[in-house]
Amino acid sequence: MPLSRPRRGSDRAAVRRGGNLMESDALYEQRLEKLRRLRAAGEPVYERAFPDREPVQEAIEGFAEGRRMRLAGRIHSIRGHGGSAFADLRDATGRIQIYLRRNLLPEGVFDRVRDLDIGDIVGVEGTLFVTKTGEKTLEVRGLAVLSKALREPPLGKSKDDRHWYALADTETRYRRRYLDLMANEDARRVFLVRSRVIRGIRAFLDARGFAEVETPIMQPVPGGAAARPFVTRHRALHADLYLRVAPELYLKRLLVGGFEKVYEIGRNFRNEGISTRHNPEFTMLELYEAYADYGGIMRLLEEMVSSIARDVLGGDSITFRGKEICLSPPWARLPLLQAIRDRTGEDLSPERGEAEALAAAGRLGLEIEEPRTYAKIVDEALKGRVVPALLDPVFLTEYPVALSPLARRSPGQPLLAERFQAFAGGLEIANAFSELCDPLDQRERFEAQIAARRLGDEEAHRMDDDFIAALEYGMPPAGGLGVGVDRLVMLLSGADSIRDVILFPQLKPEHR
RNA sequence: GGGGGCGUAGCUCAGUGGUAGAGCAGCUGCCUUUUAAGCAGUCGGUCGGAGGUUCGAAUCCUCCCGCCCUCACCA
Repeated sequence: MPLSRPRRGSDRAAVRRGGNLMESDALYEQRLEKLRRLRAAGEPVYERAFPDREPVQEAIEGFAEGRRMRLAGRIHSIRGHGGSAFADLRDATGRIQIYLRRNLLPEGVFDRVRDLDIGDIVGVEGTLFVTKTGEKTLEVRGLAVLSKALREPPLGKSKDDRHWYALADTETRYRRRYLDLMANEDARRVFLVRSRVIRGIRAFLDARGFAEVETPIMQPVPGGAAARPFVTRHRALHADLYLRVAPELYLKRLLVGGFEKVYEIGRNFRNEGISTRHNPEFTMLELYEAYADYGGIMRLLEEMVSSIARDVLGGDSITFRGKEICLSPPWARLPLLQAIRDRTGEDLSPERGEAEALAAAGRLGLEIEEPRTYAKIVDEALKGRVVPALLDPVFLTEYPVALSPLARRSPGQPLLAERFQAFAGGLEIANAFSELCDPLDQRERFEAQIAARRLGDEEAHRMDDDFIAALEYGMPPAGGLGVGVDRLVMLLSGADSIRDVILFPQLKPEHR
């Protein structure tokens, strides 16, 4: 609703619908009037491109007194001095000061400077010089007002690293990310880190012979993770389809087909709660390597993360939430049940049985929803008591099979699976296992999941007959990995919330 | 859903019972090397909403709305 134009009418009351998202009528009208004046003076606002401009960064780094340059960007501040004015111009590469002087501009052009506002987008041409206070500045000889900002952007003032009046309201920052990006240097930095991380993942895997593939986002049977799916309806097919909760079962079909190293980076969708670590749609890297196992995947992951950290941050040591974390390999390895024993003193080994686990859960004061299965108890103990303490990167290994319906059993320990999850900074960033390639065992695991579903576990897996059929044609042994890319970016950028690393995070629909 | 916090001018915020403030932004002047430009003047708020207590409410009480955090949920 606040996307509509502010109401006309009363010029004394700010339009309050939409709260701080709305400019007052008076400010809007003033800017409209300036637009009219600019157009009347022959300025074709909104109507032309500004080709052949150079990046602002080039003006700063390639500075030479008297160098002629064409620059374009948004005006972030303007300081008028009667017959002259200074303004700060910013483009994607940096900020530079421009100097506008009546007798240096073509006849009549300086009059348009008074109709410039913070937020306007201009193209300028002129020569570089240094002011008497030592600042590199463009002396403008030609000015083009390209776009007028009719609303005042929330650009604070700043000097050095101190800032005034910046946009702070979290709701506005998330709903109108463009304002956040305009106003907050740190927001821009985080999304650049994100871009580099994803590029780094691709470069790392491509260099190791992995093929990037794309598998269905709309799936007839959602699988590969325990999560509630979003449902949608395909009209022509007269069928329900599900937005994928994971690409896993399709990627494994590719192993059956003969691909040996594949990965996919893409969006998964889970119809579950939203928190600082969860967004309904999130980006996952999944990869599979035939003939490998979870040990090989551990080495791949620790190497990938530390090398990306070096590329993006220039080192593999990071400060996350005030703690120093070293990402250089090798990362610690710790069996899950031992980690739980270390933190809680309780032994949740599967052979001790569900009743014993339930008793332990009671002693630990864990609140567990029905059905209170062994798998859930272990999971609760892990998430509640162990994960938050895992700051330095660590692989927790050997998960109960009951928690891991797609993972291969450990040799000699049939109730445990060759699985690990990687944690750092208190965040779960990856999940991996030696993939189960035994179609008979897989069918039994699915049947156990279906039994759990019948008991009310809506997140349990469904039967996927076609996937079983694929396994029956023979899938090579393989190691598989899933990485929460958003969380990895959180870790590497120091973000406190997943919403700070997703450009347009899911929020409650705006209404009023 | 439980618990906590917040909501005052376009922005950032003061103001805890006496009738609404500052800086910045805006507007009007002056100012041709400023940079949180400066100087002078000026506009702007049903203090999230409704009800209540009170001689008097931004302030106290109740309910509601919105957002954030946290717990639960999310292998």
